[in-house]
Amino acid sequence: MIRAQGPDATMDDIAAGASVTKPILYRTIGDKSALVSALSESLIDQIDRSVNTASRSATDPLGAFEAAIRGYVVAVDADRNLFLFVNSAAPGTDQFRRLVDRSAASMISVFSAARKNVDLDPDGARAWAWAIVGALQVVTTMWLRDDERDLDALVRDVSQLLWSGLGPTLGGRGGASARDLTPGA
Amino acid sequence: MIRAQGPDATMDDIAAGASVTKPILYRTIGDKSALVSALSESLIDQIDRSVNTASRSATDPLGAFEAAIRGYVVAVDADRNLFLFVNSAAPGTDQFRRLVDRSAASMISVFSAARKNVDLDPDGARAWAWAIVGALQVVTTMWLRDDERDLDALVRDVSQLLWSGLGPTLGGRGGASARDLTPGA
DNA sequence: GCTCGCAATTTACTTGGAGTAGATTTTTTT
DNA sequence: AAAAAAATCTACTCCAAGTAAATTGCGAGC
Repeated sequence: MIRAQGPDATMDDIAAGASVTKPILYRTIGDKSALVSALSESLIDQIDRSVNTASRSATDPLGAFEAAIRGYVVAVDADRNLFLFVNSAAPGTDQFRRLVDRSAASMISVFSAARKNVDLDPDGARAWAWAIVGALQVVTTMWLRDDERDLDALVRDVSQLLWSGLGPTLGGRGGASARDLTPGA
Repeated sequence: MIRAQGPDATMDDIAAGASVTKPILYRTIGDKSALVSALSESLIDQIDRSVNTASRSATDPLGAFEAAIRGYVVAVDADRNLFLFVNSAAPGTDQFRRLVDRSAASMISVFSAARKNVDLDPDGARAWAWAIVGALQVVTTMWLRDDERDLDALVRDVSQLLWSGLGPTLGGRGGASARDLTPGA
């Protein structure tokens, strides 16, 4: 029902869509944040599957990474209303924190292990995972609203940023300096 | 008033805080989203100043970049209630889009120019800026809630990710493969 | 110096969505 | 077949955003 109705679906709508009255809906699922929580798990599973399937076919690490990013975007795009509904929590709320934690969980273990291999503090994996969750969330949200720029270009650009960083572009002699960076809120 | 009361400040609270009644508040500022919009501009200015001041003292590009990231986090930390209030828009709303656009604006021109210098399509600058806005927003939000882990570690980790990317860590032989990545929503 | 009319302000309302209590129906048990 | 127990539905409360209508205060005319 949410898939049809979009992120503005109200609890009455959802109850009606399920041919059920509100108290029953509430007895079944708890409250709205529990519903969002449950749906976010399901969406994350879906994304995981898409990501894993996509990256499995690649041969080199970078290719796999790019495929993973593409898998994420494709999965979200295929279920955009669910994505928007699940992302209806504002940053700063508990619900947001839980969502980010859940999304980051599997990345954290990967990064943690990888960082150990190159003698980096494994604790930094949390920040990395958060950053990537945020980057993907915002990029995808903005892209969805801009209604369908080129998906391939998006995937390429984001992959490049996350894989190689800004250094190769900004660090080069003669280029713009990082001092001009003015990231906002 | 918002600074004291936090992101849950209601319009009644704000009006009361300003020793004014609600209709006056509304006649003055329009509506809540206009208030958020105005405050976001002011916060972004504040962050810009902090970022620029910080990065100006660095000598090499990477140092400047790290200083910029630190400037961002420090500015947000110094005004965390305003940050949370301004970030009370859920992803997917128009308000969120405007905020991201505003935050990304100054980065886009820098990246666009830098990308031209290294023969990359300048259009990709938008995606890069979005990604960085998202990464910083989420990282900082999560960090604020976790109440004061080590700021230096956070800045180091995030800078490294955005500057050098995951490649050096994940790409190395014997390390974990990107195929294990399962980013969530 | 008083009153009438206009402008600013304030109180008290409407709206809309989340969540729930109490009336009602249905089912089960004796 | 009747009464009790369980499920369901109607109709409510609550809270925050936003607004309309009542009120107060203030300046111009007599």
